[in-house]
Amino acid sequence: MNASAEPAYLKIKNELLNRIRQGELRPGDKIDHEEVMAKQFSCARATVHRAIRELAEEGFVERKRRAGTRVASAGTRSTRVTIPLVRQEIEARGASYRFKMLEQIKAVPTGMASAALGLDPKASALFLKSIHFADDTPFQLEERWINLDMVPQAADASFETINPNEWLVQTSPYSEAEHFFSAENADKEQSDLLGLNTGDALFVIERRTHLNGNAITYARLMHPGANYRMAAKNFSFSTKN
Amino acid sequence: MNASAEPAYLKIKNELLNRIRQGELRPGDKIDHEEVMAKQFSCARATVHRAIRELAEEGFVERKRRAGTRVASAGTRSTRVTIPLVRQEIEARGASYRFKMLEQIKAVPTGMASAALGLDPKASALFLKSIHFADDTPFQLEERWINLDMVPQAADASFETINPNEWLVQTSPYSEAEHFFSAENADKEQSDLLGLNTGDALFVIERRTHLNGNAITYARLMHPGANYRMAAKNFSFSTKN
DNA sequence: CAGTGGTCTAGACCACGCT
DNA sequence: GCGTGGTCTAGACCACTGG
Repeated sequence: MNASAEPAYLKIKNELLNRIRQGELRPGDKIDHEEVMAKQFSCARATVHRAIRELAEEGFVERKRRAGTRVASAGTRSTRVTIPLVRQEIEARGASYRFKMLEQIKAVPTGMASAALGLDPKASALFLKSIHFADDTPFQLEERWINLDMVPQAADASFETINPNEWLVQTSPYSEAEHFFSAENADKEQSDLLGLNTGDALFVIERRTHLNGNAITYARLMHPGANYRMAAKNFSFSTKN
Repeated sequence: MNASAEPAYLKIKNELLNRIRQGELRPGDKIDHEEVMAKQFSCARATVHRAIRELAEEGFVERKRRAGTRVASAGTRSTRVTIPLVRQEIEARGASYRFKMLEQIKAVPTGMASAALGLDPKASALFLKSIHFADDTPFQLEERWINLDMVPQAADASFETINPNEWLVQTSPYSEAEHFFSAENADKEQSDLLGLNTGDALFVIERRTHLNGNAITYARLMHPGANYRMAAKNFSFSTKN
């Protein structure tokens, strides 16, 4: 808690954050240039730069070359979420992990999956359905499409001992990932597999990965809503990290 | 797409990312020290530092002083999500925003709210219930507790023209925010207010903010699952930002 | 075209925490 | 203790873009 223990770039960051929060700096206001602030805080421009860059990454300010830095429209908070591997998540709860493949076929994707993969409408891909257990209680139902153009080895892969996600992580690099979170009501099949009642809320994570613009995989990870909660902590200031 | 246009720190980052993804560097492996890598890449240590720092922030590697930098256990992806203000979210959809206060009373919090606020079990707080509309269609049901010890002005505030969240953002700074995402089935009251059927899936965002260890507010933001989807994009490499 | 942010260098000192 | 990462400086050049 020693004041001098706090790095200079955090002091600057917090100082600006306070001014923004207390309304001294309002959305749309321009803040001082890096060079000016460096003089104000008696430090190097690089130090100021880091402070403001982090504020920009966190959505508090918007930067444009030549135009300067402005306070972003209020209230847009961004936070970091971690999407863990099922196995790790289950083992972290002190349960034993087990999974079971339910389906593994080549098929032509339809609807959401088709759109997500962005393949030729007639092209087929690998479809995998599996369920993940925590101590023999269903924890996650996984439906996954894999683009065989990008990952041809998947066609002959066996998912006896390693689950599709972990196999994919080890096999195929990706350049871009998208995640979507949503809530749905379980249909008959989903609820049967997850040991729920039809209509029970599901917490759904969708993941889509690409490599250089080509889809690698699209997955839907469905969890019983009753025992799933995704957490995100965000220290806005006065802390490291 | 010009290769030379890519900053050096990103080249280093992507190079390491590729090695990790292709299994050349496996979880637990130690990677070269900053100084060594600076020589390998013929650049300053600060440049290497930035590359590795970002990898650490994104969860790909773990750093410890003296012990060095190691590849994190595979697959732990972290991504940034933005939690927008309701009003902005609704207006971004091209709809007009309107909200209505349903309840505004001083009461003793119970259950989750009590735990979240961490107040004296007998202490009362301000409870607010409101609903937010997109073009007269219910979009979000909000239940919020405000700690009056920290924000005494809330007791006399009127939420006729400004909604509780926006009022709070303008009024009270905070140092720490936590968010939780989950899926629940709507009960009778919730479904009536949101224009749904009982049992329909809700996408719930819980937000808790603190200032120096003292709770400011705890809010539950409930959305009809059928038309709510929270998105997170994450460019792992080969892109800026 | 000129001002702003974005990146980079070649040093330096310090704090932490393995060994 | 000592090696590692964490931070910082005082410069520099460049890229973008708004005026």
